[in-house]
Amino acid sequence: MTPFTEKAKALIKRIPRGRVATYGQIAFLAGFDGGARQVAWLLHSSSAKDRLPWHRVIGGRGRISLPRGCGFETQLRRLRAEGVNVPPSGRIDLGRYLWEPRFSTASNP
DNA sequence: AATGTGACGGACC
DNA sequence: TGGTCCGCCACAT
Repeated sequence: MTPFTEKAKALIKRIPRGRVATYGQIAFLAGFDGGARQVAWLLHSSSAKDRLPWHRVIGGRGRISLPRGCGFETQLRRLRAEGVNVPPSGRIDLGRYLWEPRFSTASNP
């Protein structure tokens, strides 16, 4: 477990219901700009017991990155269940659903 | 040590 | 809007 991994997981857990974050965004917030692929790797290799809201993490173009038949449907269902509008094109409106983390002294030690 | 592989992302056309 | 190409970086072989 690297510090980056810990931070990234903590961040992902903070994504509110009905909002989404991108791999690159998580990497950036975790202090590793450009580490989008590592975020993807950690999600892919993390176990279910981590309880991460992985379905709220999408690609920087607002699209679900999972291949059809390999989790895509599950992620789509869960996002829609939270009120996220996913149009037929698959492009989620980031301007509307992208998570904007609030840094407060209370939640940001 | 060298090489292949992604749940990525930016640049281009 | 959508499709390629390419740089990226930790991991697995």
